[in-house]
Amino acid sequence: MATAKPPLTPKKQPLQARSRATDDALIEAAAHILEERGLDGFTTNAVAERAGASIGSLYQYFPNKDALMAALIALKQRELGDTLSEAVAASSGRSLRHGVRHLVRAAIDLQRAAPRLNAAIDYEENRLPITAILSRTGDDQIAALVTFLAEHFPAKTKAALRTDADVLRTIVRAVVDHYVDRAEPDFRSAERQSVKAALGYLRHGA
Amino acid sequence: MATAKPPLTPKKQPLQARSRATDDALIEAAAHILEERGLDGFTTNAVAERAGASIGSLYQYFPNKDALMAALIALKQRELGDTLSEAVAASSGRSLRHGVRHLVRAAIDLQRAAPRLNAAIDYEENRLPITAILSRTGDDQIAALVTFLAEHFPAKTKAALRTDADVLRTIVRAVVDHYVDRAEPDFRSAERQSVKAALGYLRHGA
DNA sequence: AGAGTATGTGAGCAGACCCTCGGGTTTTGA
DNA sequence: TCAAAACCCGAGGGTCTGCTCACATACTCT
Repeated sequence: MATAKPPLTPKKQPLQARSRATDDALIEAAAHILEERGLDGFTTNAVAERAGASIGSLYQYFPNKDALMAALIALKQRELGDTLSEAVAASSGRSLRHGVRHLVRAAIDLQRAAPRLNAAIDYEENRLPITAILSRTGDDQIAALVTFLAEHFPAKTKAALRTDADVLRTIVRAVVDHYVDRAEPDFRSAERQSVKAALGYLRHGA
Repeated sequence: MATAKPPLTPKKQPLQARSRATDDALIEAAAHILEERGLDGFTTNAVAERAGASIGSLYQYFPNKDALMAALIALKQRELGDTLSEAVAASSGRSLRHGVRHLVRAAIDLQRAAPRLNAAIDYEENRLPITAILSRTGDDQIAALVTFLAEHFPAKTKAALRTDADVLRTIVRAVVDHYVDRAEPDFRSAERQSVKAALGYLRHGA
């Protein structure tokens, strides 16, 4: 019988300023190690060293390695949500094509910045029991896109918009990743194909 | 200086019938373990045991663990190419929508059959230095889709068709995975959204 | 039949990893 | 100022994993 594993939530809330710094440094280091060495090189000792902390400190904030991974995923998902919200806000009053291009560029920038980290997160998201976290941050991302779409498709119901947003997010993510990972000389084709795919989906069946 | 790692190609070609059986059983076991336990539980000892072979036998056919993974990926990519070719052949003379739906259903079936295996392959494809294998099998898959698209877009150049096929493959894969992984009660929404996305892309900008 | 080759075996080694634990250092607050 | 609380440290225990190697068995061919 497997003894119940500790939860994936942080073990201790940082109270003093220095401990919050340690906590942040650990998560930042985790992201860095994953980008640099992939899931294989992602060891707790490597993360602690990179963070300038000891392995003991790491385990004061995270009950186990998966909890660290979960915290990193939650952070990155929140950041993605914020990025989308900004892009949507900046596109208010502009054309659908303009907004989509703006969103696509944001996605390309994120993927260029950390392709291996994103790939690792994609895999780990499905392995870890963090559906609660994901549905919350995922909802934020979808909400941002719904705001964007509502401006251009005022006749659609909220539910229809949510579905569209969900598929839009999936399509853009996939096409962007596919073209950016190929390390093409420039990223114009990534942008062009992503925009084409997104607009095709949104305008079709309208 | 990292000592040169052995290549990812098989170590020994099976000559007798029994050895070919062992080889097949090992790759089949690898797929089974990955689907059942994910990348974490994918150990060489587990694979050998599941295959009914000894760990020593495994290392007679594969120089290391990555080579086994590479062989599995190559097999699954070939199978995907074959599946696509069949779907394309079966859709000859029918409408674009009909063909796309056929392709989407094939993709859904594959993802339903082994979602965790596919996720693991997605990650490992990028980690292993197997671009040669992938570009070959990838070309086969694209070629099948180009055949399909050429029938419906006779005016397009070969290069344009290849791009379309590439993006089509990416879109369908992503949307299918996204909806199938959610384990919706049925898979009608997966089919509907995938078809919509694919047709939207193909018809837009024509 | 029997020598030579191909294939199969599994105990166990070397190394890596997660995580604990006993103890030290810094900060807080009265 | 000084005790309590918060925080930090890192050697190493226990466990697991990839892989080797010395040997056994099955097959082939003359």
